[in-house]
Amino acid sequence: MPKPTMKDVAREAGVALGTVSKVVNGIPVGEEYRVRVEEAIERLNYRINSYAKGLRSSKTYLIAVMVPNLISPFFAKLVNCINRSLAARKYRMLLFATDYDNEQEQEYVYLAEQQKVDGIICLSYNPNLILPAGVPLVSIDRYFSTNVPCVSSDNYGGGRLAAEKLVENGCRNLAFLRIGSKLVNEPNKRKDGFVSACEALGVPYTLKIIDDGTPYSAFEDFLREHLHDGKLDFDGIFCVTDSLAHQILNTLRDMELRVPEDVQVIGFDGVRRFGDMELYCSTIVQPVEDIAATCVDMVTEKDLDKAPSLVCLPVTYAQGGTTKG
Amino acid sequence: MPKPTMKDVAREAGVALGTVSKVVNGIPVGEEYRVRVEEAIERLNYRINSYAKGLRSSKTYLIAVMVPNLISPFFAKLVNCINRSLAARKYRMLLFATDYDNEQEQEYVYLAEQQKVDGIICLSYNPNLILPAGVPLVSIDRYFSTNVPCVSSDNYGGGRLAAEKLVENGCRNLAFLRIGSKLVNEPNKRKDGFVSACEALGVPYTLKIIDDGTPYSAFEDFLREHLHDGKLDFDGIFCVTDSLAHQILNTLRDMELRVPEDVQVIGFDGVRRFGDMELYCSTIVQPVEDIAATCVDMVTEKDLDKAPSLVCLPVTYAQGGTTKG
DNA sequence: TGTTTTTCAGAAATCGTTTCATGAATTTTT
DNA sequence: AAAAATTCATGAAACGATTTCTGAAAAACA
Repeated sequence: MPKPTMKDVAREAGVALGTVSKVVNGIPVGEEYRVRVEEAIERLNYRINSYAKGLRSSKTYLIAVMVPNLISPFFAKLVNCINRSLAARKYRMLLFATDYDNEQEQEYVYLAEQQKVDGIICLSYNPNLILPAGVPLVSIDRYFSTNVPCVSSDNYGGGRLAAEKLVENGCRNLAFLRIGSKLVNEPNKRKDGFVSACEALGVPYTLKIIDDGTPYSAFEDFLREHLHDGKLDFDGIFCVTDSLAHQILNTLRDMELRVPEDVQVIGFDGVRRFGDMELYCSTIVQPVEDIAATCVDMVTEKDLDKAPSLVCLPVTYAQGGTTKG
Repeated sequence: MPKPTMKDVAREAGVALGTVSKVVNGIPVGEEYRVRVEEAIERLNYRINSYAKGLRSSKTYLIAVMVPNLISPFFAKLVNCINRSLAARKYRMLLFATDYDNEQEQEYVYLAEQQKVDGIICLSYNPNLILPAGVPLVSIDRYFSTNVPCVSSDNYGGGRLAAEKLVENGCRNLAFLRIGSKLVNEPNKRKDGFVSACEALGVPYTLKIIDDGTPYSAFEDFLREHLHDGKLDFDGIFCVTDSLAHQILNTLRDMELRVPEDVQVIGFDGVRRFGDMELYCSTIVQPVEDIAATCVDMVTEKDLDKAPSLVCLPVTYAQGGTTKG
């Protein structure tokens, strides 16, 4: 027996097609008609066909979400929050993990277009991404142009905050570590904020920024260069992500340096893996829920043209075991 | 200017509608016609409308994936791998995070049905889930019935392996810890395997299994009960997940017990957060890629009826810093 | 060259909805 | 009580593709 259609429901209920459509879509209809249709739907176990619906009315309640992967805790949490915000508005999520593959990512944009999604939320590092023509797009952490809204946390402020906290806790010589020298995106401003705070406070600092392809050992080498008689030149290190911070902490342990006594470390992201039990590395916490909610608000809103071209959401400091305060 | 349709392409190319359809779907057509259509598509920047296509031919190349959340590293990695396997077969993924909410999860099944997905991959703990009528479904870690294929890792074998490894490393009194006493799913067999190995080896063991709602502190209490003169009754602990293992490790540290000298700990899952740098807790590693690939293979295959009702994939032991070997 | 196949583009029907024009039934107005 | 206005279910047309059928042109055969 084939799946029942609206026509079947109409026949079963003894009403016209249009009436069934109205009931299904919550458009007011005479009481007795409504009841009859509802009963018929129940009896036939009818379920609307989204493809027919999507074809006729162009609203699909589908949003495409594109992120590099779900392995990174930050991306995973972000997608999790986006999903929750979308569900609250009755939207569904088409998820694409790009694996940092620009070509595939571009393909996904086309796919999203032909899938007739109502909007795209995209976290992309692709400098040459061709944006879709008729689909509203909100970007995370990456500024495209003035008419493409970008949502990110206050990376500049976060960089400042990290430097300020380190100095506040007694550090007098700071280092900033980052992978990915060529990326042009919002998280880059973490460095700018860090530098600006160091200069305002008159504290010396060193930047070590390596290319994407470079192996992690470049940081080890860097640290060893600055190690004299078992003492590191720096007493405070700001790592651009928690992930990097964790690796650095391992390296510092291997170098037999005590954290936070000899050197204090701050990371960035603040996504905890196993609940708060594991509050280990001090970090600048990104407001992931707010970022997700803001993206969803914007992308599902009618007039995206009037949206701001950049929204920066406030970050907070979370003390872990790697700083004195 | 509205989006171009196949009709527009046909007019532009000076051919009939059906011809365009054939070219788009790779059905052989006269050389010169094909070229003209391809050029017209390029010129108009035409993109096929999946909703019209999905309506007419019922294949949609959409698979719904349902997991509790993306916060848990295991789920996140699983979805990541599923996404990759799907992409390789030109399928798209509709993702639903259920948050362990049975009602919402049921709603998602209905949504998936009406979204006309070609299949569903589902990791559910809902004992009363009503399965969709006409949509193939593959379950992960949860056996529904003989005609619903279930894919999981070899949980029983993993439980055995954990016990065997602990004993091999000198443990003579083991404990098994788990949250979620009432769940009936494949991961429960971790306990069975553990028990069976203990008995085969003639090693005494204790099980501590607490309810879902119970606070974590129940485990702390349990451990303290078994602490006499700074010495724990157990010298080997098998935790049902890495997540639990990490919490237990924190507790053991608070109790001033040394790991692995005083007590050895093994977890389960083996999904690493920051690459292999953080290989901290010894664990039984689930073959996440294989689980994902198997699910995708099955759900996209034509005759799901002939599929096995249970597929168990082999696990491996990964030594971390919490065991002696 | 005349007849039979074969090939392949074009026309038309169809998928399951939404929406709009239509007109019957009801209510309001005078 | 008759005319005008309002309400609201009805049913056809449209959305943009696929697919079957049709028939003209080309190829094969005698």
